[in-house]
Amino acid sequence: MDEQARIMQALGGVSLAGHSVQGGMALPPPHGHDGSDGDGRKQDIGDILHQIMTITDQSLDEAQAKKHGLNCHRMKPALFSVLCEIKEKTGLSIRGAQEEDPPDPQLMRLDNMLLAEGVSGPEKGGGSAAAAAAAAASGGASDNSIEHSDYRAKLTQIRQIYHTELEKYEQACNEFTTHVMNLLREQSRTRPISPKEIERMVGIIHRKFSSIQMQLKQSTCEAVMILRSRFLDARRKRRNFSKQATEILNEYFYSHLSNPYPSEEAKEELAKKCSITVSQVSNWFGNKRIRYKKNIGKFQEEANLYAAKTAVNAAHAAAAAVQNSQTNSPTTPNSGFQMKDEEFQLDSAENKNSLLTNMFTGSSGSFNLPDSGAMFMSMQSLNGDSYQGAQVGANVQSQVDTLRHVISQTAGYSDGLGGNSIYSPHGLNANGGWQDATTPSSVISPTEGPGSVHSDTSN
DNA sequence: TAACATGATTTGGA
DNA sequence: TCCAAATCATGTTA
Repeated sequence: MDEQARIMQALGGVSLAGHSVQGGMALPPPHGHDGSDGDGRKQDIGDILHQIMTITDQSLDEAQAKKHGLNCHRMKPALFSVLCEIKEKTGLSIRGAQEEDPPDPQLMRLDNMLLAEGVSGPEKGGGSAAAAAAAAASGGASDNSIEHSDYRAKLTQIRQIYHTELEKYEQACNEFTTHVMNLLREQSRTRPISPKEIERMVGIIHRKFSSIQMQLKQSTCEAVMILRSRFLDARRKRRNFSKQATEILNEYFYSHLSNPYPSEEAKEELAKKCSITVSQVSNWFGNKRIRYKKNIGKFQEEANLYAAKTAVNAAHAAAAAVQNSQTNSPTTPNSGFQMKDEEFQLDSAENKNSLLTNMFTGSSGSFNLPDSGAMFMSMQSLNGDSYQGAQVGANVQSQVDTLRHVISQTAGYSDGLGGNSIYSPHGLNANGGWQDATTPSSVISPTEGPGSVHSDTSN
């Protein structure tokens, strides 16, 4: 109590933080000062501060007693506010400068990415853009729905985990902040802690937690990237084209064997017909050209099949054209070209060959194929603008040649090109390249119809 | 399950 | 940018 009395005595008449304090204490000022002059007041404050500082040097009981005495002192709030002010003006001013740092660019990138991937944004349609892009990249038309839903399901899973974890972090952050705030408020009774400082401390805590959140966001981004790369990796999801698509592509290939380089328009048309992308058509032709060239023998039967098929189509078309010209029916110029695959269903190449032989020799009595020139004229007069019609018109000459090879083979005739080739790979030159690969077939071939899609001028 | 078929990718050249 | 060639990776078949 003696100490307390001394402190109270010392505080008497001291002006703190602009407050005029009139000492109400009866005790005389220490060291013989009357408390009226400035030096004396400074001395008083010095004494108080000295006492405060020496608290730590004293025993616990003593210190507790002193602390209690200080707390109970009526001047305590004034002293407290002064200490807070000093603290504010010194140490905290340094921290304050760090507070105004701009938002972390990395965090912004992560946020943007999560938003773009549909993880942090609104749930409806989240990630659909990415999935759609992936679906387009994979090229397939029918199988994508399954892959799409699979992708979305996994993305939803990631999204759920992300939000759960984010909530946990936020909850933990709030709890910790509340705890620290309570603690600081509690301590503010014994040491100078201003509300502003508490606010700052909350900011620091939030920053610490946001760095943890950043790690979470980073992990989520990585997971999305892995998912996306797997989904986009078309190689993993390779699907064979449908039989019909392969037939269409093969038909085009073998009917343009002299120059199997479809133009952009032809590629688009084929892509549309086959329900695949243009790049897939390009891939297919690239692979086909290489593999055909590498092993022509292996593809002979296939070549025969498609050549015969196309030739029969052409023959039917020619017959229809003749009929049309006889009946003078200009209103249906393309009717002869509307051949469907189902119209020619034979079991084997042999059957086709025998049919073709009969057609040419007239042994079946069906009809005699006109010579190629006359046939070309018939085709030209039709001037069909559909892909099929144009294709047939453009390649009648080569198909007739093919048919002659077929007939020759059937009759045991060798065309002198070597080997026992039924279908002559006449498109290949001695260098292993296609004879007219660099020349548009429309230029070198008189059979190319004006409306033909097949131009190959790109080569 | 190995061998083959096939769609996609990579690389280098023109 | 397109193509040839080599290669990869997956699908299909015996």
